[in-house]
Amino acid sequence: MSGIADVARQAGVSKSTASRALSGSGYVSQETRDRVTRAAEMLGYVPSTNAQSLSTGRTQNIGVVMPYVNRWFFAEVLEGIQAALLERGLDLTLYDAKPGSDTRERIFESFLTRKRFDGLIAVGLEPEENELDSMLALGKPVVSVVGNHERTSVVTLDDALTARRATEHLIELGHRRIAFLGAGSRTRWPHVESSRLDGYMQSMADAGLAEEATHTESELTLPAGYDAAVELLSDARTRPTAIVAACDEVAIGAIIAARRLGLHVPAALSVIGIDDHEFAEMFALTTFRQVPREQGAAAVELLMRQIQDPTLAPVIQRLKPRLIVRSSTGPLRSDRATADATV
Amino acid sequence: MSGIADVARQAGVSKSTASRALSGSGYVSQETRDRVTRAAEMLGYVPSTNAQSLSTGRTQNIGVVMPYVNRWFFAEVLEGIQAALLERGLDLTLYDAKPGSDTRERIFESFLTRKRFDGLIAVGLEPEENELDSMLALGKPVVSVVGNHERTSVVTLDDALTARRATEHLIELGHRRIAFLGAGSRTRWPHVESSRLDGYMQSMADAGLAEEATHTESELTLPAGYDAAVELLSDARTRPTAIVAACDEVAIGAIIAARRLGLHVPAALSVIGIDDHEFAEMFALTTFRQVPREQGAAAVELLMRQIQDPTLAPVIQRLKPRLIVRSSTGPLRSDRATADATV
DNA sequence: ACCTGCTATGGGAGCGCTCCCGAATTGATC
DNA sequence: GATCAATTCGGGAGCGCTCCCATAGCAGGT
Repeated sequence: MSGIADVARQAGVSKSTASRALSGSGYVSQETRDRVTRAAEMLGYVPSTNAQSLSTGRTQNIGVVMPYVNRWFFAEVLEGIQAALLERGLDLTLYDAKPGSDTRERIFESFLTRKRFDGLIAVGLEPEENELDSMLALGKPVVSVVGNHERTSVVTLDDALTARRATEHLIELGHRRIAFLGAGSRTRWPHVESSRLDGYMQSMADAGLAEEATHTESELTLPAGYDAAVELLSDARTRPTAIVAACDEVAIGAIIAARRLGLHVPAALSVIGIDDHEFAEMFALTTFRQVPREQGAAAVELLMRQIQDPTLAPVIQRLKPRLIVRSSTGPLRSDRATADATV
Repeated sequence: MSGIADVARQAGVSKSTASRALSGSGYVSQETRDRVTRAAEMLGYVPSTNAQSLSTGRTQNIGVVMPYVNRWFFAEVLEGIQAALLERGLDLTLYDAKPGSDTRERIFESFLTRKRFDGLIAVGLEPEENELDSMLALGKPVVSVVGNHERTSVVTLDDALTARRATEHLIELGHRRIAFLGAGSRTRWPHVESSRLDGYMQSMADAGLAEEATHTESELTLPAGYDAAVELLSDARTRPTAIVAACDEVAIGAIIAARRLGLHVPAALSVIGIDDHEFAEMFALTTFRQVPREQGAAAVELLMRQIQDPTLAPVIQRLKPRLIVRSSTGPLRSDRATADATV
């Protein structure tokens, strides 16, 4: 393994000059620069990032903390972040901080304090107050994806607005008995969930449907949505004609449940989601599209700015979703069509 | 930020002694050790991993290269790896190497050569020959999860065996027209796919059903499985009575397709998968369970051993799957029950 | 009394880089 | 011809740690 000293010797210059030539900063004549570059290439020189970091205090590495990676939203955000970082030549260190786990505590107490990164991106973390404190105490820029606090920069979907629009879409189609699926005090995303539930509630109230408003708890996964929907839909008398799902996975679970109960979608039941999940098309799900990949990229962009100028004030990017109309929603029908159940 | 020199001063010892006390190696009296520990605690001392790495050559960091993170198998393996690393106090830097992408090339050409890790885990990479070369050229231990080469240690499901068992399960139930869903020359997992297809083929041949063997191409995703199954099942005359799916996502796609076509599962069509995906239970899918999370942990274990003793010969861990019988498979029926299609 | 071997500690080189600073050269300006 | 700014380069300190080596005290054996 050759170091910069070897490169310098090979090029017939000093270490300092070699360093300057390679980093592109400071005065170096074009000719020497070329000579150094060639020497480096010849020797297959790869700078030691460790030595660089030690000397400069910059790690060229970004930390990403998230509670899950095996869920669509998180995985997509992660890929977005990764792509944006690779483009900039930066490494990505992942910290998987499952809520309530003992490792989560260790991550905040010990892993993060090592500060092996120039900045941190927290994705859907919903950090406790003390967790947020310890992140900020690191003295490194922090950007959140999803979140409602004002202490870091945030890029997030406008949850309340989205849920409002989703509800309005159903109201415009003539529905009145519109249920919300996926709110829960037990869920892991208190902020997102409550905002979406709020949006739904508000729209219902605005339309004079406050009385009709109802919500059923469900974790934000497909199987949970399925189970919750089965329960919600099983009683034909109280059954809603439309469902606002907290996210697409829940919505798809509801569609599958409806099919199994013999309820035609959208004739007997309209379902709208939020996400535009990779399965949405397959289930013809009408939904509001958010693109987590872009959110990841935006977070990186924000973080870069903040690393460059740490005095920058926190920024909040509240993204507007776009309605994707497919065929899981339709006008209210009086006859409430039902087909035979396909067990 | 206080360094080890501060700790040493505070404890009234030399840097060397402080270092020894903290690292636990070398001769230090219990009393001094305590004193140093207390001093460190008091000052909130956090060692600079950079300085440590520079000095020792060890990074306390593991690199993970994978082509996707937004797929069940990969995400699960990643979580398994992460958990195992956190337990050992090691960091994880992620490299997302999408096949065919230009960033993939950059990862191998430039990111990996920085060697910011003590070892590498390649998950389902299916590396090109030159990619494998450049990974091995780093001089760091490499462990693969999924793969068929002998140049690194590997932990992988016994694909051929699993597919054979799956096929045999259906044969034992009396099926003869058994189709394989999910093989494809265009897919990204040539090794896995071909092994599973081979296993299927072999079982069919062993049972004298070589003539009946047929396979339909499908990428290894739920929507792709759905599309492929729709095509495969639409012609009632050529339709198989059972399907061996290359993985659970494809299997579930097939089940959904069957339902929509009005084919009762398992009365009219048996479907068996491989994975035990998180959705498998919800679709009552009979499948062979593999636990990617454990594979990740096993890979870490293997890697640790190899880091400790780099002369160790590559090890191949071929995992046996366990059959999980649910109700997507059943005995062949002569009447080929069909229900009405639920559109 | 002396040597050996173990324990306990400190001194200081070295890991590979960056970057401050000073020296040297050039060229332009007065 | 002197002054000054702009450029080009090398020397070397320093980033924060580990670890080799030297030193020294203190058994215990001969």
